[in-house]
Amino acid sequence: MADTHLTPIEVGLTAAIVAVEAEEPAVLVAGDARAETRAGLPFGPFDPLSHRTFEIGLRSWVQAQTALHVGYVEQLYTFGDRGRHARPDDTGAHMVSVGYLALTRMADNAAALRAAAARFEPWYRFFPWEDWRDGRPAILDESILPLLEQWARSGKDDPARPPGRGERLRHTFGTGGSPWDEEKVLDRYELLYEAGMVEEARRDGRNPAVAKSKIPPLGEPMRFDHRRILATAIARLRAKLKYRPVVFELMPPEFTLTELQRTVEAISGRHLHKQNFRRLVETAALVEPTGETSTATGGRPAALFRFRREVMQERPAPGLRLGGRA
Amino acid sequence: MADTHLTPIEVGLTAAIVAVEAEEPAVLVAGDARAETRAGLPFGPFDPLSHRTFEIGLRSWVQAQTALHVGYVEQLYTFGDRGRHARPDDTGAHMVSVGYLALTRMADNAAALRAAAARFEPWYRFFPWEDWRDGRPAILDESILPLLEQWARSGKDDPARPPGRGERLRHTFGTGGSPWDEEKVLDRYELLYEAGMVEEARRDGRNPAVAKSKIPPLGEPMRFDHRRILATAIARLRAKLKYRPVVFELMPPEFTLTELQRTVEAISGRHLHKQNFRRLVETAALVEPTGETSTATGGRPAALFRFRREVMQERPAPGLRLGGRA
DNA sequence: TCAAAAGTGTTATCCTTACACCCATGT
DNA sequence: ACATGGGTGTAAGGATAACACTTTTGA
Repeated sequence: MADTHLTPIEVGLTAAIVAVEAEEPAVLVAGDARAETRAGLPFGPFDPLSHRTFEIGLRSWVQAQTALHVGYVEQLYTFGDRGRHARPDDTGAHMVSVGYLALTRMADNAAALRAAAARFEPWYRFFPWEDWRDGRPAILDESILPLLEQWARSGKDDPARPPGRGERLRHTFGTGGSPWDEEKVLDRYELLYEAGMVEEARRDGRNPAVAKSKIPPLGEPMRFDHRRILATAIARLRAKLKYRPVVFELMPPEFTLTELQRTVEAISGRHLHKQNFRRLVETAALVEPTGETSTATGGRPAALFRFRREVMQERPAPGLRLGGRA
Repeated sequence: MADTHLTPIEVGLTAAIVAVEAEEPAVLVAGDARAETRAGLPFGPFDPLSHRTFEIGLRSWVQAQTALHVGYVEQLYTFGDRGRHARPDDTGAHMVSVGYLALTRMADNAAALRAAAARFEPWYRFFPWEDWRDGRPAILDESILPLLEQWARSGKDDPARPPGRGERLRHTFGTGGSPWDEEKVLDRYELLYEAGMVEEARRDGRNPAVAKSKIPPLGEPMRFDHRRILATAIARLRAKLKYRPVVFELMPPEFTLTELQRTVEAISGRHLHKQNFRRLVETAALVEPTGETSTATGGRPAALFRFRREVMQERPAPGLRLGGRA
């Protein structure tokens, strides 16, 4: 219970830097688009000698490497798994990675990115089953669920499964009458990982329940466990949206209510009811009209709004509590 | 953006191991009761060579050192701050600590603890202002708020304060008409730390706005940043209670509804409305009657209940959504 | 018979959801 | 004039919050 000797380990900070542009949420990935290498999240070492806290360290290397201006930053989770970063026979250096979510505005930094070997990639490339804006994604019924149901059945006679694969499937993917919960992004990814159905799992030496050749690629894979970190980031952002005014970190200073709604929809991956959304924003007094209108949308000109920073000081939890289906 | 060399750091796992007994939530602390040393949370090194994941590592040293059986385990936050663990002039080894919340039943392990140099300590000793079960704690109006208001005023003319000290005070401590939010345990502790009003802050070299001699001890201090980790644990547990059936990890297999209510009240630190609490538990179908009754309470015998494990598989988010004042 | 705790029934209110119609502009 | 998106009012239903009284035991 005391000051035992501790094993030295390397600590890296891995960031999911998110922006929304043209109704597409995107995440900054390192590496050339054309290279055959897997996409990976940007990461940097944490050096306690130069930086007092993780967050300062993170901001520092993000700034240095990408010239990006990030606003909101939040710690997600710390991953220490072996076997997620490396093959079973690997005995190399051990690494702990602290995952972070950071929000930015793409327009701010279009130029900055050209220098760095980094680009914004729509996040639904990595999680196609998470985008329900145009209805239920086809990949669910065509590939994912049939395979997962097979996996659930194949574990049927193993008595050592605690909660039951079928039940987990119901909750995470909303089968059997359960509702789809857009916040369970991480749970869904982890289930796919456990079932050996994402490339990362097979790379880590996990065997799927069905023949590998029968498994189509389920979203683009990423390096190391970066897709897991991204899943954590999306889940956290989707949840946070509902009780903190974080969307505005992703919006330009002035915007129409429809633009705001589209951004929220882009993040949460589902449709929102227009009237209810507007009332929500209005009664929460999250925004105020600038007096200007925008004619850029083609139709009746839309009133422009800006975020009311004061709400942060007025109400305890100002967010967009998008209800059942808002 | 790539495989830069990483600085080696030591990684420790620090656990807030919580149990509730006799309507008092308590946390396991290391060190002798009589010793003059500050209480500290148990912690152990993370050795990636022996343990594949943090959680496995944590369970392993907790088991080895305390013979305690912990059920639920959850990662809280990873702290990398220098200056929170050490004095400004310290240049020793750098440590990152991953904080964990673990739940256990005290009765399970009364004996186990005698061997280990550890004991359960009521958590409200460290946070007396968090216990509202007998009404608003006197320490708030007698000590904390007058001092904090002075601190807020003293920063008035400093234009470089982003959200305004007065506003933060309102939200965290519910002054000026704002409601008290029992989940903001960490925010309150951090505010006290920033104001230099807890011993840990002064130990770290932070100067309070008022004369040190005028500040009474505000709760018992802990070693390092362990009180901050405990605040994180309490906050997380209070929040989780509302959407996951975690209370039952702290209850004996059979219990009366009043015992369940008292446990929830002990954790959330406030009173609950009896009828509404009962209806909540009932309509959520979280428990089922065993058929037995307990006459131990002195009065009409109470029916005994047990947790219905099945709910975990039936409903997506089974918790005790204790509303405004339930 | 009295104290002490268990247990129940009902109503007012608010918040959430759903629905359908009118308005201002560019082409 | 018409297509396109912007903008509003209202009613039904469910969940929440507040209320006070009866029941069963031990002393």
